[in-house]
Amino acid sequence: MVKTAKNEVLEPFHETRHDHAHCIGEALASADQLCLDAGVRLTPLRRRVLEMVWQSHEPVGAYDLLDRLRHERRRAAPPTVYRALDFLLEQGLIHRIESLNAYVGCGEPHDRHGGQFLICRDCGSVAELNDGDIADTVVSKARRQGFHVQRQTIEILGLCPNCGKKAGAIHAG
Amino acid sequence: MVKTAKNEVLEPFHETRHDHAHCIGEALASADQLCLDAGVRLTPLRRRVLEMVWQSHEPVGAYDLLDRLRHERRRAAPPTVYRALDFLLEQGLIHRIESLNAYVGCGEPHDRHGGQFLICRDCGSVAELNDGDIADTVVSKARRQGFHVQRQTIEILGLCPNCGKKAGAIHAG
DNA sequence: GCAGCTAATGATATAACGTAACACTATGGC
DNA sequence: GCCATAGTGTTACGTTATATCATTAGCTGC
Repeated sequence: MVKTAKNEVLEPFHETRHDHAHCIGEALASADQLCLDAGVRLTPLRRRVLEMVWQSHEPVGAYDLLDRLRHERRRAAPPTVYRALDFLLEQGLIHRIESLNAYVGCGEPHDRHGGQFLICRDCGSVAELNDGDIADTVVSKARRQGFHVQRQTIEILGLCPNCGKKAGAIHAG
Repeated sequence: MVKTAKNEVLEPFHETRHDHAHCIGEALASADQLCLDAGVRLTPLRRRVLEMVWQSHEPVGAYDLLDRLRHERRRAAPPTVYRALDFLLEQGLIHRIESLNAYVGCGEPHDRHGGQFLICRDCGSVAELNDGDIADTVVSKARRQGFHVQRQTIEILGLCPNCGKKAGAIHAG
């Protein structure tokens, strides 16, 4: 991840630099409110893990989180992280990327949704698509097979706008 | 898996009993031809692993395959299975179900496609959807975000026709 | 046939990911 | 303060996957 002096971050799916601290702040504030409404406890540990997941728009592995967590909480062990992740998943605050065994913050935790992810093969960043047409098409086509959809996992691998341009430039050059 | 005297198998997505030996036979014949055309070697080991994957329409884990393989090949180890699986994946003869860490035979190995899977939460069986409309919608929606799609992984969890009926009956009863 | 090359497999070890089970601590209601 | 429950600590283990080097099989040209 490329950082500037002001903690701005180059994020492919944001097309331009953006103040990533703002993403983190929003996500945490949103999480505070959501948990308050739901009557569940976003404890310091859980909140810290959520913050760590949000450190970038790239999916992060559970053991990466564990390593970072140990810097500030020596007693952390795998269950420490996995329990926090399970909680965050249940509350819809993060998503799990199945094809990467990794986790990303959810940009729209207010409406529950299965995941639709665009994953850049080059830079590793991930953006949520959350397109209703796709979800509806899936449900409708599945129903034709007599199948009742409960959850959709859609993970699209390819090149994000920035990396696509780079690849194009290489081709052109 | 429920088997009858004639090796017929009850498969939800096939709605009725079907002669599963026929599925296996077709898959293997198809694989032989495909590998011949591609100029790659479907060795006895690889062919046997493919056959084992096709033993049912349920996804099977690598270590399950390993256990079975050891009955007839004592020296089998994890790499034995994983290398065979990698080969079969490359040739498009099987798919990996990311959300289950498991593998299923590909019903249409002739045309390369990302996976679209209907996974029954109840009985564990899997069917391929391979719907062009879904794939096209995904590509088109992704493109609007400036994203270039290379591979799609779509895994739909829910109830297959048979298990859906059962669940309905319970509700009704 | 066999020398020499490459693909495939054997064999060992270890990495990466995830969970079970039980003990202890914190929080909130009475 | 007492209790019940939720949350975290702690240890151990299970599952999934890969790295590495040694050996064997199959193919090519002679």
